[in-house]
Amino acid sequence: MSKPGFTRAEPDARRQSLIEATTRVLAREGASAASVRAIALEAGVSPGLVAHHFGGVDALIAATYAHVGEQVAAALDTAVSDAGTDPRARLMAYVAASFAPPIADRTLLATWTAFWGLVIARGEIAALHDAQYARYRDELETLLAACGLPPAARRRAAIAIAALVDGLWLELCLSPAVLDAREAHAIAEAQITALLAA
Amino acid sequence: MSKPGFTRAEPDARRQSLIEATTRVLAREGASAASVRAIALEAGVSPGLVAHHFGGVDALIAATYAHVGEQVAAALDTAVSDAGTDPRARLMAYVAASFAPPIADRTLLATWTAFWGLVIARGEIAALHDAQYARYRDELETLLAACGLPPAARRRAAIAIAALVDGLWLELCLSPAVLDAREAHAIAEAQITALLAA
DNA sequence: TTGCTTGTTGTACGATCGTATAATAGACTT
DNA sequence: AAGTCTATTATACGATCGTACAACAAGCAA
Repeated sequence: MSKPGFTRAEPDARRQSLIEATTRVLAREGASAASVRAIALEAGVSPGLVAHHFGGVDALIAATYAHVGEQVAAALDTAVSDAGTDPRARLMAYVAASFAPPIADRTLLATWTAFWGLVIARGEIAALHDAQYARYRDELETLLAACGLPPAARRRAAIAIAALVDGLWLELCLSPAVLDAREAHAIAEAQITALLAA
Repeated sequence: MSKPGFTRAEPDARRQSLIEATTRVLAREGASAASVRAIALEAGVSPGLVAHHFGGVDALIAATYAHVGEQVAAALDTAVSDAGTDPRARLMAYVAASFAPPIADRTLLATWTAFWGLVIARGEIAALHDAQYARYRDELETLLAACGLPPAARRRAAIAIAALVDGLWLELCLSPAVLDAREAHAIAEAQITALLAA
């Protein structure tokens, strides 16, 4: 019996491992340091594996963005489910989760800024962002509909809430010393309450 | 009389030229392509000039961020001045300018995402962002005070408006096909009107 | 056990990166 | 007109980049 020099993994498992390594590198050293070699070293594999499984760095970052987006959506969905049946409580739980772990995290911001850079530089990547943004709005519109908002007002209300939450989340991640999670959450809650009352 | 091989410029003028070249490179090819050589080529000078005037790429990008921030602040101030004396009109002019040229521009987003990446990776750069954010909030708080908002409510209102406008501006730049400037402006105006009425 | 599939490694290649350095030459002073 | 200052160029260096490619070996089938 000899110790294997490396373990052979299922393609999906290995891809997942590389995606997670990418999030760690992005969070620790930023987008400019997210090279094939740095990611492979972080994942404990050979640099060649990135090309083998993803074909290139851009595709890996895009996959990382998609994966992190899935995690965020899942965390938000869980928060809504745990909130019970009251429509207003469900909406507020959705918003509250945006300012709590694991979403209020600089790690996520690193992934997002890296991806926004790609959206600007490579037009074909913009479709990924559009899809995530559409999902985000749909989720909010559904919650708003349950709160009794008329159909004609839902789109703009969803965009407004998404923008408010994203803007607060951005500043929360960039300078937590100026704006902490508690205050950001309170501001969002007050604004949304006012929006629903109108 | 012989044609000069190059023109000798005042340090400030040359720095300005390099900063403007940086914004063009960032807008056209993204943060990952903003190298010393690409910027120098865009500015029509030798690569060595970047080190001579800025010491490094990070400092040049930071200077670019500061300069673009100044331009944005100046454009907003001009809009407010042109709006006359009515406090409400001045606040709305401030917001409207955020969704009009030259602020609603992918070029700016490219600069911002590049800088956000630096904020995460290099802690010492975060101070620059904090300063710009503080100036942004101060400006808004002054406008809100003129609208009669009591001191205790100004900070949170300023943060809320800044977050809303930034979030809308972000989506406007990332996917203008989904959210155009007119709708973003209308959403912001409606939300702020509701906020002031409360 | 033998053979096959393919995930994985290690290396090599050319390109590009950031920075340092000495030489050059504008522009101004005297 | 001569001299000085320094912005600017051109080049060179080592490091790192993304990708390609052939060899290797882990795991499964027979």
